[in-house]
Formats: sequence, structure tokens, C-alpha cells
Amino acid sequence: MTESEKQDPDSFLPLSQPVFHILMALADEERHGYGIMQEVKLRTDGQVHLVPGTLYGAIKRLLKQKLIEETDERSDPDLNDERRRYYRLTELGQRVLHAEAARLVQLVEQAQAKQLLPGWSPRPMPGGR
Amino acid sequence: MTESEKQDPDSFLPLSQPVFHILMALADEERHGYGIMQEVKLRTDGQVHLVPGTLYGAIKRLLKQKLIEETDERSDPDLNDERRRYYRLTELGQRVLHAEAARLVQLVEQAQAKQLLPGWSPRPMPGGR
DNA sequence: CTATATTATATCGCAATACGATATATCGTA
DNA sequence: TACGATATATCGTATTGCGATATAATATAG
Repeated sequence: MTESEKQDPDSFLPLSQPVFHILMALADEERHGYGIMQEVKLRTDGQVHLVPGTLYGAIKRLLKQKLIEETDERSDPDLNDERRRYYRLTELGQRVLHAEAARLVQLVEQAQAKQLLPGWSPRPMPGGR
Repeated sequence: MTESEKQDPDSFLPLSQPVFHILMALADEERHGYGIMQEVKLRTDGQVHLVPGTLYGAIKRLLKQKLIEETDERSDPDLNDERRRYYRLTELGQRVLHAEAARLVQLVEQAQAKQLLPGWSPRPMPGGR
């Protein structure tokens, strides 16, 4: 599988809540496990709390699936905590996250069509659907 | 639990993909199991296919959780297929579906903030967040 | 200096769930 | 009357989330 590394991102969907938030946390910058926990809690206003069993189990799976990969570099050389293990999205991981985001947009549009979101109206994408 | 039938809808979130689509199918009108399968397949453009094991297992659970309930009436008296069992959303089910839709909007907004949806911009709700 | 809280990762076992397979039966129709 | 579509139900397996538990390094307070 050297050339056919183009796995279909849709085959990974739908992402579970923990996996979605883990990939979201890694969307802008690389982070270590504990940092992911904190980012998710912050971004979701405390609504989503990843417990260790969920977090590290998911990380292990995401590594095997090649959606994330470990980095050797330490982002801050002097504040170097040797316990930390840093992760970043692979290109496949980025494509999967994009695909999931697009899927969520579809769901919101369907919910909108069923009048479940009074007063909320999305704008169409430039390309149109 | 006569007065405290106000269970927190958020405690049911996040909904799994099958459950979300089942509730969505029942949002406008009551349907029987097989009809739910068809509606979901139609609405999702063939992307989501509920297999019997998933569908009827989920229905059983949703009944126990009182998110849906069975109706005795047959929507079409002459086209009366005795095999069919019709379901509708309970009020709790409606509130849960609304809560899930609102959660999805939040996710889309977060994805938007992380630049995952180029060219797609949501409008804020009238009341603000 | 030392005790304690926080940070950080890892694993185990249980419960919930999705799903393919299989079964059974009815309905419509050729 | 045979056959495909409709319709519901259950079983077993694999995956996954999660609480609990363990271990250890780091930071901080006394």
C-alpha cells in the first residue's frame, strides 16, 4: 500500500464523540495526551470530559489507524517534561476530520429542514450542494 | 416519577448515528420500523443504511427510555398491514432531538472556528448564545 | 527538606451498542 | 403458485467508552 495510501476518509465516519474531539484538539497544533484533555474541556465549556481510559485507548487506536502520529520534537525545549508524548494529525487524519465536519454540516441542514432549529439558518457553501 | 418526568435531555447526548437518524425519521410523522429504514436511506441519499439488528435493537431501547412510544392507530385504515408497528416521538424524545440538533450546531461552529469548513459561515441565532 | 497536589501516561474489566447473520412470516404480483 | 419485497425479531461477536486503579514525575506549599 505505497501508492494506495489514499484511503477513503468517509470509511472512518461517523467519528465517536471522543475521537472527534481528540482530532479537533490536534487540528491547529500538536499536543500531548493530557493537553488534549484540557483543550477539549476548555473548548466545550466543560461539557466534554475525556477520562484517561477513553483518551489513551482512543490514541492507541488512532495511531494504529494512522490518523495521528507521534512527534519526537518537544514544542518547548526548556519546559521539557520527559513524560509527555506529543501527537499531530496525519494527512489522512486531516482529511477524515474535514469529512466529519462536512457530515455534521449535512446533519445540521437536515435538522433545519425538519424545523428543529428555529431561528437558525445556515448559509450555503459557495460551490452549492 | 410523576412530577419529575422532566429528565434532562442532555443526559442522553450524544446520540449515536443510528439513534439520531431514527429520531429524525420520527420528527415529522409516525412511522413503522421498516418505514424508518426507508426514510433514513432516502434522506441521507443512501449514505446511512440501518440493518435490522441495529434498527430493532435501538427501537427496543428507545421505548424503554421513553424517547418513543408505540401507537395503536394505523395511519392508513384500508392499507392496513397488520405486521406493522408504528412509533412516534414522546415529548421527551422531541426535547432530546432538539438538544442533539443544538449540540451539532455547536460542533459545526467549533469546526468553523478551526478553519475546517472553508467558505462556510453560520449565522448567529437571533437570541444570541 | 519534605509532604502534598497536580500533571502525565497506562492498563484492566465491565457494560453498552452496532452489525452481520439468521429466522420467520406476510404481502403484492407475475 | 412461486417469488421478491415488506416486516419484525433475535443471537453472537467485535468494538468502544468509561470508571477504577496503578505508577511515577513535576511543582508547590509548609
